Amino acid sequence: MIHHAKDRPTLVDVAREAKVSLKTASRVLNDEPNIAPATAKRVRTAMLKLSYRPNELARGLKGRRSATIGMVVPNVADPFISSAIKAAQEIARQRRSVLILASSDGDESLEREEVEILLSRQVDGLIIAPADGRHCTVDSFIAAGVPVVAFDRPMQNAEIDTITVFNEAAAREATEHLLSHGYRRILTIGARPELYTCIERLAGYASTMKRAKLKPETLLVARESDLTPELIRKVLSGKKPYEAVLTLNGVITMMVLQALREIGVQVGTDLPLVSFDDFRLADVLSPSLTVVRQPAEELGRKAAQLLFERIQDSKTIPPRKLSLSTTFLLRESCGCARESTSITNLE
Amino acid sequence: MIHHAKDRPTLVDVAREAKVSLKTASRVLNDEPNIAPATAKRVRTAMLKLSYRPNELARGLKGRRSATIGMVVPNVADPFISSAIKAAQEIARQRRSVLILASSDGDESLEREEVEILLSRQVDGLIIAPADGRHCTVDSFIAAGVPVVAFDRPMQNAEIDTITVFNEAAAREATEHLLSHGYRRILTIGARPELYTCIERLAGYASTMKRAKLKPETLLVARESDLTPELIRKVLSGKKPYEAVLTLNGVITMMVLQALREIGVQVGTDLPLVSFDDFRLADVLSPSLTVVRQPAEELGRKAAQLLFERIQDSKTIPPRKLSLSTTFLLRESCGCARESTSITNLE
DNA sequence: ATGAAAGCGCTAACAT
DNA sequence: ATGTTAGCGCTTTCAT
Repeated sequence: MIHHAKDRPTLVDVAREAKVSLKTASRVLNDEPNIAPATAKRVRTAMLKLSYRPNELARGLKGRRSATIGMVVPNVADPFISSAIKAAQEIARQRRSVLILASSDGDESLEREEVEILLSRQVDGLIIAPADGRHCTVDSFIAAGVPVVAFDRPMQNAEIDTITVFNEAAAREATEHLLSHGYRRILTIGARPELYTCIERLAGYASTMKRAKLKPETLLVARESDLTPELIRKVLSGKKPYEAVLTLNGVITMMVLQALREIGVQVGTDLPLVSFDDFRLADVLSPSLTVVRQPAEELGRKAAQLLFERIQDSKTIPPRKLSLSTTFLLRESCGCARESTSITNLE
Repeated sequence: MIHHAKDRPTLVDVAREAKVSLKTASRVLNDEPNIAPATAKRVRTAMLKLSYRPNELARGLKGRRSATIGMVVPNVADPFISSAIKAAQEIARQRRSVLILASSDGDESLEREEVEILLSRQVDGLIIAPADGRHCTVDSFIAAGVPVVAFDRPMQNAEIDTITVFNEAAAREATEHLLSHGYRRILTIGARPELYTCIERLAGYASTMKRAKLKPETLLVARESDLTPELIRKVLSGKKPYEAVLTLNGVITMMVLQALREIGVQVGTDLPLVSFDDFRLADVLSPSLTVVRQPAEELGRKAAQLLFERIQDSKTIPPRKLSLSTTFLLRESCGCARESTSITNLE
């Protein structure tokens, strides 16, 4: 089954139509110098007339660049991720490249596979949000000298550009705010404690608590799905009740909110809460949710920008580690009265 | 700046290593028949030894298939869309293809551009969620004989596979439910009335109202952003107050919810509401939101499946028009008491 | 300023 | 069962 109509005009057809050589046509196509304006015009006219479209596969084959970048993420449908994808795609477009999207589904071996596939597609570069991050899954890219940028989480043992948010500072800020309300027994709920983001956020929380001479208390589960309503009920109904909760990501927030409703605990009044990750309905909830917003789009944009810089200028620059600030969206669930304010952490 | 290390082994290297001809190596690579098991094994060993990876660009160039599909959507970050992308990507992976993701940003001319770019990448097929849908933007694909499937909205004047949801039935079901509560003055709020989805949903609402001998009443704006709190306040504070509201998409729901809160109208009690599109926090809101859920993932999966069928078997099948059922998620905002139930419309 | 010829890495006839 | 010979559509030496 041949789909690509064989009759699509090639550069040879254009050259013939314009009565020039193949190379001249190629020169015009690539805006190379040293071409007579009149000739260039003839070629362009021919291109238009034949409605010529260069075959990018053929261009890529010749070695230079495929004008393609790859992006591997754990979950395409995650709002944080999809916002980043959107931004990265826009940058790619500006740079006249296309974006091949792949999903690791949070699985490291799948991630490895996708990475290999992308490499065999000759992508010019790769943006990766590591499924795990404790092992390097991009050795083949590094070996091939194709740029990679890690995004949201760093990748161990890889000398690559990395862009994250200030997770620790964000957790510190959230914790400090909760402390400023006078809460002492603050519980932090997290999942997948091996993950970089979890570790960092936990560290920000714990150090802040210790500085206030308070005991950090955490509920950590292996996977988000382990966070059953029963478990939450059990933990929250200990003898000394917690005075506030900090949830370490959006999925957890969802599950906690769900569980709290089931057991009849009113968020904000009965139990103040601050969440990592913003939601579309977060400020329509009652109480509205005080959250740490991550700059998803900017993260994606920046990742793509770093990548393209690296693609143009491979060796010269040493690996860069960038972090972006989160935004603390002060709403009601932390115990504050309704009146929207937002504070950006400045680290 | 050459990135693709020129020293990546090629099939020629593999052939040499295995002491066979290029073609034999190619045969093994493609699992073609008529090859001695011993030879095949030698070749595979050589591949492993050299850690050979086929160059997909070169394979694609030769004409057959690029093992690439394209997907053009209005907004990558839209939860409905990103869920569909996720599913489509998974199917592509199963079919050993990759997914190039492009965004039209809701703009028809940008959509045309992206479509052209994809064609020049020799994609084997295209999934498109038309930005507008009133004009065909995929003529070049049709001319080239490359399969296209329209997704979420049909594309005018294009004889292509199309997959949508039962918009009209969904709106009818929502309206009927509102009527069953005894509400008579039901306002429907929509945007971009030229869009297929809006037209269909409006039709479902209007016909249901008429069948009940009631007057359909609508607030329709050109773009979602025109839906200011002032406008909503003005419309809702007419002399004869509305008894319920139906919002025609998620963005509108957000804006209405926001506006309602600003003007102090309590959703559900003061003003019952049913929304198109589900939200992550919809059932944690109080009242929780009764919504029409669209099967986003299934839509994406089905679109990809249709596309791959078409890729394998281009001409034989006539264009197919598929629709999937929505799910009416009965929660509280319609005026129902809390007790989760869900009903699927069966059309 | 323009052109001829040689591939990029692979698959596809057509041998043998 | 295996090999030889041509290209795919483009870019790139190296001429002129």
